[in-house]
Amino acid sequence: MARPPADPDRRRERAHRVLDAAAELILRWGYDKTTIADVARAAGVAKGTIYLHWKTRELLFAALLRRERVATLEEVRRAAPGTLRELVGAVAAEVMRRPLMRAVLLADTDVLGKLTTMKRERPSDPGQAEALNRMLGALRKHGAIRPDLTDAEHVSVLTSVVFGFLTAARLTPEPYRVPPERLAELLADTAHRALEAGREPSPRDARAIAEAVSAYVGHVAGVAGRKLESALEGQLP
Amino acid sequence: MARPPADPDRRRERAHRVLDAAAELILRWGYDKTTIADVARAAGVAKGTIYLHWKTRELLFAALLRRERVATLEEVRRAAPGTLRELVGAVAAEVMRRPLMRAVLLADTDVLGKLTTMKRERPSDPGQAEALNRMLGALRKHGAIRPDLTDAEHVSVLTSVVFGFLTAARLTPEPYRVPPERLAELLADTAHRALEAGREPSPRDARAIAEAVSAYVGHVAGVAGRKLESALEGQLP
DNA sequence: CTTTGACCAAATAAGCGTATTCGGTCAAGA
DNA sequence: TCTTGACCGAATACGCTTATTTGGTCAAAG
Repeated sequence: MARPPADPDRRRERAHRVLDAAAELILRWGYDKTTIADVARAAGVAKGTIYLHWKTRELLFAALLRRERVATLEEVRRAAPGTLRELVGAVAAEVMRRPLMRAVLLADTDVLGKLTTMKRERPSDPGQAEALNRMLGALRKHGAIRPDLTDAEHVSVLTSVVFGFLTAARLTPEPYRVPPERLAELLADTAHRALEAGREPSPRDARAIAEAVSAYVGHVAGVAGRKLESALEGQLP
Repeated sequence: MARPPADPDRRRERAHRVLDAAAELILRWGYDKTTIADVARAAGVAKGTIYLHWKTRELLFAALLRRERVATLEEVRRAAPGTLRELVGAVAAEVMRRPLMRAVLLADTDVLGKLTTMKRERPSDPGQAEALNRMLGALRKHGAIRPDLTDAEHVSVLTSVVFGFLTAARLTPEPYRVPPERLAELLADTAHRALEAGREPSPRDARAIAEAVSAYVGHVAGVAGRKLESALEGQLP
């Protein structure tokens, strides 16, 4: 829209305040029952103000989800994972303490309501897949992951395991329940044992591996961050 | 009900024919939209005849699900798994080719409709948990599973992984898809690496382990089989 | 004795007009 | 220039009546 700014900083702060309100409301009532008026009231602005940031309700929530994604990825980046295990562990720990991120990953219709389908319809960025393949290639080359599995198999196992641990947290019968932090460790450990090669890599390989993981996280976080910037200005992708 | 039999064998055969029809219809239309009249027509009997077997619609479908469970477990028993890995592999392979069993395990509301909640409400037999604990205890004692994990952690990891692989089959992005049989292998392999101890057990231990696994499967299949018998006669548990 | 299908009450769906809510706009005011 | 909230049309929710379907029964037929 190229809305003429107030003070850019204050404008940005206000956008975040609105998103904070939206985040709380969507978790409490779900997308379908969260109205713009509600969000405006909770954020302490007028309804019209929200439309100065985003042209539609949908764009507002798109920005919210992108922000959540970026926050998650930034935390992961901060953890500076240097192996697949550490990467999975960092992602798991972060996602488990972020109900909104979890809702998105699990396509929780209670929270996402009609957004659920839209999200799924949107084809994931081919660049993301490419970055993933690049990391897998590097990990394979430097002996970090099992050579007897194809890329498709690695991805299948990884998504299955991650998805399973995230869902099963609420699904496991009572007496066997395990606290989320411990679950994150177990998830990382499972991914490690299922996918990583047994042998210790040489220091040289270890450095290359850490580099590949870091580059992957950096790339994904970078793309997400850039998308967030436009989303905060009301634009779509 | 203690319904006086026709010829018991023919009676039993007819019950199975009705369940066959019900199985096909519930998968095609879901529980909510599958009527007794439909089932009767598809099975080639009159509606009243169905009520000679089961007092209510719910009992009919309870019998159907029990039968599916028994069929699955019998196949697993036939595979004669002697390790945790083989057990998981057999279960996975069998469940993956049984859409109804999968729907039950995943609580698929499209298929199970209003049955979904009922199933979940029903507290699982404490005997089942006890049998599972018994097997875990034996596996632990004979060094088959990792001693650094608690029972709760073993169960959490196992359910997470199984659940994840079963769901993620339909969830993994297109280019990475892997055929179900291969997925079952990968699932077994993942459970193996995540939960089983690294060292080869002694022949003596291996025998005890196989015995524990076999006893577990035998117990579960046995209980399920007995429940099926009464379910086929229209009784509840 | 066994099986059937017409039959009934209860639940569910369909129709429909009304009331309310909500996303989005914009003239007025700060 | 930026913010607001009254305002509008569209969509959704609601209430209510009617029509259809469906689980379950049972007298009659086989």
